[in-house]
Amino acid sequence: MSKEKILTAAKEEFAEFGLSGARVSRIAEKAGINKAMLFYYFSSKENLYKSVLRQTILGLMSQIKKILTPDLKASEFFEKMPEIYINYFSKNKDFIKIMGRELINDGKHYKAIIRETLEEDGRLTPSGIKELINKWIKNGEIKEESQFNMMMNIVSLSLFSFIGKPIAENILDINIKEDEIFYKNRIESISNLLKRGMLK
Amino acid sequence: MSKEKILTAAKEEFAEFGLSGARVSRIAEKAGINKAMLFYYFSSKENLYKSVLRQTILGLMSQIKKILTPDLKASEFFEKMPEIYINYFSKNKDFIKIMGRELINDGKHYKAIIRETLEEDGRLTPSGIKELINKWIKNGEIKEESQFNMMMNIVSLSLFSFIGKPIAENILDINIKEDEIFYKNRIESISNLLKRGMLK
Amino acid sequence: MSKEKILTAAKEEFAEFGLSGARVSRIAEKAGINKAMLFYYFSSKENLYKSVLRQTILGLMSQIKKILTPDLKASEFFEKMPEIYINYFSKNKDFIKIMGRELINDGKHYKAIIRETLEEDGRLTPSGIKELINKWIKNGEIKEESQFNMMMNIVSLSLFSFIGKPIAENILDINIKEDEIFYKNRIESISNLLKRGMLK
Amino acid sequence: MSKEKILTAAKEEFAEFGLSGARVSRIAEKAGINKAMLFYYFSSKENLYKSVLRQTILGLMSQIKKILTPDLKASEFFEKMPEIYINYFSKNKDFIKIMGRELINDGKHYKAIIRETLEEDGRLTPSGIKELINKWIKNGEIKEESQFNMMMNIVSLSLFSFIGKPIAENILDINIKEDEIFYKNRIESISNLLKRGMLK
DNA sequence: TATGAATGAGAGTTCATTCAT
DNA sequence: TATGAATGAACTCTCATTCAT
Repeated sequence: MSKEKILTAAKEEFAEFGLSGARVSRIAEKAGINKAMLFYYFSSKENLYKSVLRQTILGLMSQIKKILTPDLKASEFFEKMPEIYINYFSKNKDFIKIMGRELINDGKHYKAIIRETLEEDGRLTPSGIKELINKWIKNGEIKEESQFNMMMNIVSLSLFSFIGKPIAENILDINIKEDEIFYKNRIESISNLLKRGMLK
Repeated sequence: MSKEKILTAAKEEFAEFGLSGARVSRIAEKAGINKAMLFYYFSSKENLYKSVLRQTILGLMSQIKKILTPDLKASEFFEKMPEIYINYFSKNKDFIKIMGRELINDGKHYKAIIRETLEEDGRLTPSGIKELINKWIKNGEIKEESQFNMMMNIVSLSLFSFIGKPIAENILDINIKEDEIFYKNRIESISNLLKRGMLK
Repeated sequence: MSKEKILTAAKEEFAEFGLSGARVSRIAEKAGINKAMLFYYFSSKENLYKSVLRQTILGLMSQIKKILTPDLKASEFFEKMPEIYINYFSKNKDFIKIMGRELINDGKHYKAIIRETLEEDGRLTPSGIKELINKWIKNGEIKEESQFNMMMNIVSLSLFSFIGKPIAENILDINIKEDEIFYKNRIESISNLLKRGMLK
Repeated sequence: MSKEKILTAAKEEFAEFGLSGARVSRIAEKAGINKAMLFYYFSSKENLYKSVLRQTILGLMSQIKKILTPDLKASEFFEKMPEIYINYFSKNKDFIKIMGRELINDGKHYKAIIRETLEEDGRLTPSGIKELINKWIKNGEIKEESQFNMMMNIVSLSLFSFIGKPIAENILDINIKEDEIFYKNRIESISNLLKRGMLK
């Protein structure tokens, strides 16, 4: 109960301010609990951060897993990946901010959590994806020959839609509203690019 | 002299730790100067951050301007943008970390600086780019019909190569070394994707 | 049952860390009980400390009483006091640490407990000792003419064997192992000193 | 200046409350400085404690060195040691409290400091003392045959005069005022005991 | 320009103690 | 008796910033 409230408040706080910018007292206040409880449950600010990050990562993974079926076709993959990512993130902005900051910090905690979680839960990674991509490459379904580059392209386009907007706006000297239509357009643009650019 | 040293040290520090994580004393130490001097020159930590960010932004802009010639063709654009971006950023990692953090913070300072700088220097934006893209669209050189989405795609793919690596690695359960070859492959993969996906 | 376990654990803890250094949670853990129980039984940390101290003092007193018989001779006294003290303390190190700390704190709690205990139990002090010493002085059995100084000498030599070792070691730049032989030698040295120095 | 004031205040505080009981804020207040200055100069409470302890130890050593001359006779030694110790400590009560607590804590910090200081300053120990005692033993000046036990006896009697008083008082059920006469008597009693007990 | 000393506000964390059950 | 959750006050320590020189 209290633990949940702390996690929720912490997610908000870490998203907005990052690990070092976050304030334990602010988290406690948001959660409506005594500051000491936070340490009672999580023993340190950093540990709380890790717990939040763990949730975030598991959320990300579960999104990816959702679309993976053994007979998935490349064309579907290029349609569904951006759609799922962008829809999910547009509703979970904290999520992407936390991940973003984490990645910029060289993913130190991210990697640690992945390691820990693997030890506990066995497979966290959607192991199927690797084989799927390899199949598509061998099948001749797609042009891109490196599974890594392919994955980078997909992920980049999806996640960066939530971060890179100000840069594109500035370059073009325009202002784009971030609404339903914006996301719909991004999804379409990305999946077109992926399909046209990587399908054979 | 001292001012330069401070800026250099600050760039490193802000890149590694972000605005709130950065330590004024560490910057002073790195710069080999007394902490008080830092305030003498920059009056506050935040102001120092803005100075660093201004340099960073100007650096980014200058990279973009480099390739813009009035008769640039779309195909060249799709080749040169990723190349210039990735080559530049691979040599200026601090750069991208600072921009990344800034963007996650909703680009608050970024926008402020753009505004200020516009007032001082007139055009900061490479105004030509807008017209170029519109020309390509009208010419029928490219498929993508939104200049904004096009720009987002390009920027996403380029910048995210430096941030998103851990995610792709984790999804595929592999480990990629970040070296010359890595960058070469990324450039190639991206420009292929852009050309195949957006050229007619 | 639980009460006993708490007292035992507390003795250890207070011996090692002192009143202010001791941690209630550590005591509870050592005792294998819930922290709240500790307050249920002892109502406060300080009160628990006093309980431990009371045990300690009673232990000390009972040691002294052991050797007191009305016809005890001074020479026996000088032999038995160091022996009993040192043997007892070597097996109850916590004991001496607690007393030592207490004495350094000007014996605040010590005195309070003595007072309280006197009120409850009547005589705590081995009242005989005073008369014995006076008898020896009058008899001409011993040289020392002040019962207080005599007692101080005995107690000092006995207790300090457990505390002052590092100082003597450092002054002489040697290292002495604290084992059976060590204690045997201390007892012998002390009782020789006392007998030679105070017997007529 | 401030550093000196902090050290003085800290000595008082550590003497009264011990390392764990001491309060940094109280030290700062006593010293009339800002709490942060304490960390500016000493970086941590523990480090401040070590600095105080170092002073204390050096003070102790210097007292011992004072009486050591190559032609010192055992009888003089037994007279001067208690005199110097007791006179010094009666004027420096903080001193003995700090040392006392430290010794009860197994001399952890004490030993560390001795080690460090030896590395820096070469000889800290009054090296002569060892040889002196051995000479007296060989000469047949004294009865006690172990230099260690001899030293223990001397140190015990001297230092414990400031700690053990409540115990002796309680055993004898008397109250002794701690004044000039008290100290004079202790010195006399101790040196008589030592001379009678250890000289041949 | 340059420095070492100083400061106040607040950071994360700990701890004895109490509450509800 | 027993527990896990909760609390408030206090603690050590840090940090951006300023002052005196």
